[in-house]
Amino acid sequence: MTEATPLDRMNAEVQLLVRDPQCELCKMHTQAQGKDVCVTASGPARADVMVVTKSPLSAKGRKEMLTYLERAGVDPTDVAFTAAIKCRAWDLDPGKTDLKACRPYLDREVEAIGPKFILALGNEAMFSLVGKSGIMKHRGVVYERGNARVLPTISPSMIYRNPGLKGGFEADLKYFDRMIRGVDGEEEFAYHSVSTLGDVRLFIAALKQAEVMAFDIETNGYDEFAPDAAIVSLAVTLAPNDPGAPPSVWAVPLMHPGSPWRRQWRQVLSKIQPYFNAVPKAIAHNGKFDCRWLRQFGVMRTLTFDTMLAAHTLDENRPKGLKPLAQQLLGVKPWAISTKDLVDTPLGEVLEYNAKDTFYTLGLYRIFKGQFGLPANKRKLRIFTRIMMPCSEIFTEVEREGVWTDTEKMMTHWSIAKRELEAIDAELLTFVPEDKGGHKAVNFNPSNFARWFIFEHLGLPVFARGKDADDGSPGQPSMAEAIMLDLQDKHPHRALELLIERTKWQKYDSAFFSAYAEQVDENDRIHTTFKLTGTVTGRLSSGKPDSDKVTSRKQNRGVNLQQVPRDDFVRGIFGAPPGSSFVEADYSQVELRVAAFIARETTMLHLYATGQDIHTTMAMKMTGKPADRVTKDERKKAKAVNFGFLYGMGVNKFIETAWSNYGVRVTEQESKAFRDAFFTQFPMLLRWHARQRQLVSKYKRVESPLGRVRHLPDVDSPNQGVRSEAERQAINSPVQSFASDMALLSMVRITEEFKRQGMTAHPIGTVHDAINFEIPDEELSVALPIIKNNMENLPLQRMFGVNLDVPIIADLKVGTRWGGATEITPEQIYDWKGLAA
DNA sequence: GTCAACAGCGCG
DNA sequence: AAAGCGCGCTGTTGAC
Repeated sequence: MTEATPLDRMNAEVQLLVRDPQCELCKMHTQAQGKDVCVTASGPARADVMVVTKSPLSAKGRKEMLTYLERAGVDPTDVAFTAAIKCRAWDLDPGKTDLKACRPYLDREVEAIGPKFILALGNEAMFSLVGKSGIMKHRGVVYERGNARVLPTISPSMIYRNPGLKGGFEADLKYFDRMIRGVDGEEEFAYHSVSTLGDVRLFIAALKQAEVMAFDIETNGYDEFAPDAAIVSLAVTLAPNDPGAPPSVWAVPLMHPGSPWRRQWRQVLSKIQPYFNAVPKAIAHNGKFDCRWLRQFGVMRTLTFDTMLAAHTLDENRPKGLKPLAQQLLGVKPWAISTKDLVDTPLGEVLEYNAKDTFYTLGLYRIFKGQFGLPANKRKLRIFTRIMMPCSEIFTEVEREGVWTDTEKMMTHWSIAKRELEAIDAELLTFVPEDKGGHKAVNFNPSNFARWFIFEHLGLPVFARGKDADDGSPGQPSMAEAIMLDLQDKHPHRALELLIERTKWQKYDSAFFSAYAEQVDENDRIHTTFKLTGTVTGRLSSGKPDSDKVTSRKQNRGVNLQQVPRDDFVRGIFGAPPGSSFVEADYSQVELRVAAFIARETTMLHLYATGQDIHTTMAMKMTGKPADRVTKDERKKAKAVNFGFLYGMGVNKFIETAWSNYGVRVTEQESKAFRDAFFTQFPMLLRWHARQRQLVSKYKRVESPLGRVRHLPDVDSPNQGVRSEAERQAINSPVQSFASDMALLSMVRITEEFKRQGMTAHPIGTVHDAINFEIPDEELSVALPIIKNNMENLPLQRMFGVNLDVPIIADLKVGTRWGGATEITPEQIYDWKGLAA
């Protein structure tokens, strides 16, 4: 032994058998030299346990991993290490081609070492070992590989990026240890199956006593409005009133082929209902889904605590599923159901699965309740109880109600879109030669054919390419609209013009009209799903129905009401049915106002205090024109300047966005001038940027004025680019969070007020800083002032201790259709006489 | 046929 | 060295 390099500790036997120091199979070898080429396994010659990583670990990395394993109970002397990629080359990112190139080495190593248990760390190791991709989905699921069992988990380096994952990682290792020791078999899980009338009586008696319950239902799909929609089973875990006693777990078979109640499931449900509804505290994981279904079948349960919303409020980066959370926080063995279709799964399995869900939900509830009790989490608790939980109730109804759609208009506009598309395609076809350039089919969507057509057949120059391929070859010529516009500008061609025009109609046809037409129900309503945990800033996301049951894209299309084109042609198909009005209430420039408040930007605060328009002010600076001569277009450009530079946009990026978003050519000098103008106008913003950078470097997190937290561990990244990204996020997050919470809170308060007054007016959704309502015409005179008042005068001081000293303005539009609504003046709002007046 | 990754584009 | 932020959906492609 001369020197102790990692190479020296390579398994000599395996090395001799497997290693090719001249290997050039993957791209990684180009940056590896000598002993870093084709690094084979290290550790004992034969071992029962093997750890596979993406790249060969250093001695330090192996030691760290052994510590993790030892902590989980694994004997560290029986562990061999190897990697999916054999060469050490830090700057190159291996792709699937590289992984495959290295796979034969890995196969031979596994054969030689003969492990019975393999821990696959990260997506790459998992891919090479079991051919699966998507580590967050497959982690914790055991795969057989010859004589070995493979447990994939996340790579420890992911924990560095996202500390919220640490718990799950450690739980996986503990489970790995149980696997090795052969004690990972089924544990007894006791629950009462409510299968006889006597059971029903016992269950009701238990419900009557209960103070706290966790519940969950299993359904036969994601769409409660489907004609065959049914609840397959209902489970409840009742917390004992005596704290020392174990919870009691109940599962009621409903519409399952094996259920004794399969023909009377609705009667059984309605018999249980009054007692189920009377339990004071009801906990569920993503209970919005369960409540929607229960309401569809007549059970009006309200939630008091949602563990998914709690998890997200406490840590926005954490996985939100019940299973990963239970694994991480309760250390439970993964539980799953064998098939996708619950009615094809034996009843016993369904009930046990359903029962476990509620049992672990109660476990999570106890943990989160404890965490919310900590003084450090006091502000998060307020967000949770005052915004998140009320929103869950509101969106339960919003999703059930849906948005009314003018189906006639929708069908007309859809056929117009299809006709436009056909006409464009027909003309484009005249430019295509007989042989189609050797391509099988003509396809004017961004495709290999379209690229051949533009760049080879028409011979137009390539201005930009997509990302380089895995093997380092240059990416495909870009067909992005901005590039096409640029091309059309310099090399005008009728075909190019048509292709550019086509993009819009293609999108309208496929992404919008066809999806809407498919989703609209017999009452002319489209139901969508709002995810309350869909973003890291607290904004909502909207789209597909949430379901872990239907994964196929075709069967699970969704309508995203937050990306409806701002174009009457599309937006105008949504609205209110006859007799009601569509009201859009928009927070005016709320992010800028909030940024001015947070940054204490005195000029900006003053502009708002005196009722001036910042975008127009910036347009005046940019054009040198007086306010009354600034055009709409110039104001729009100024808006881009304001938002871009506010959040740290650079000079080059501005040139790009000015062109691609606004069709304006800006020189580098002009861009610099705009940026300078912006920060000269609002000098405090730069100091605020600096402050946020300092804060995030110190605490690895930032907080919004209301207390929503964004964790940004990436500020410590060794990569400058990643670090800067985290810093920009630290600047943007508190602003976006605050603005979004204001919209949500105002929606909560407006809805409460509507309810207090016994009105039927209700929200139909939010679009980040706007709330849309459907309001019966006779309620407008009462509803409009409620909306405006609540949005502009939120009791932030009383509820959150925040004195927001910048004027907040809500603009209201009233009409029958979303696109065509008319903006109304405050005078009209407070003295409503109808639109005609 | 399914899956995952990517590009492109819709919204705030 | 280079740098707005936050999302979801569709189509294409290549791998299995």
